Amino acid sequence: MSVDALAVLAEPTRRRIVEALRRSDHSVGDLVAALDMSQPAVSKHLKVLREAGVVSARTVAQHRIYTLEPGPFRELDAWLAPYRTLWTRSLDALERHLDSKE
Amino acid sequence: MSVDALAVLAEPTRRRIVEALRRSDHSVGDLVAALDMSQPAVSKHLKVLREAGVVSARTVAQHRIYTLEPGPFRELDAWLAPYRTLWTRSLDALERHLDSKE
DNA sequence: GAGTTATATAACCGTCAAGGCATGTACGGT
DNA sequence: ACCGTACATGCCTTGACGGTTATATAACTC
Repeated sequence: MSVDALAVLAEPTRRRIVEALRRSDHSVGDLVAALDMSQPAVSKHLKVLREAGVVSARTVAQHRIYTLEPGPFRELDAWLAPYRTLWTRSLDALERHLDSKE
Repeated sequence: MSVDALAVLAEPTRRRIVEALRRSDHSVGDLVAALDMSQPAVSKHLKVLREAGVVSARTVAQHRIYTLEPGPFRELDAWLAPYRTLWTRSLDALERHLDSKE
């Protein structure tokens, strides 16, 4: 809901998780293997990400498959939008693109 | 230099500072007044922001005027770019825009 | 339903950073 | 040169958070 997507994504490990999920959905075990970390640590981060709405999980057998949710990224993009004027002048078209649904 | 712009900007107080600077340049005293915080706390945050390249300062008389620097916002935008595919499909033109120098 | 696999939660510890106060430093005015 | 203003820095305390181990829960297998 809030712009704390930023705070949540600031954590390096969580960023690694998110980058892994960007390529494809992963189970917790997959992530543990990919990150070379303890399973509880990963589960904990996933909980944080879940509660921030950054990811969601579906249960498949005894596995939980995690997926990225667009919402927070949208928010982050929206937050960042006003700052684009810092490095570009001809941003009108760009902003209109981002603000438009499609 | 690094994508820790994210980490730096995750801090709520620093975000408030940055949002203030987005509207116009501010002296330290201005920021202290705007944020209702102790001056040392503000100076400390400004140091973090400075070292991350998010802001720069120029000395005017006994005042130090802080300004936003575009670099980190650019980085953040670049980091965010791949995730745009989450909420939009026709992003080719956009990405090309962001990847191109100008 | 006993055992196994997959994940979540609990309890604990160490680190780190934000905030406060006190003090240092730089500049300007007189 | 002295004083006041504007800002930076040092030191300290405290709370939040990441990581680990141990344990609980859930679901599949036989």
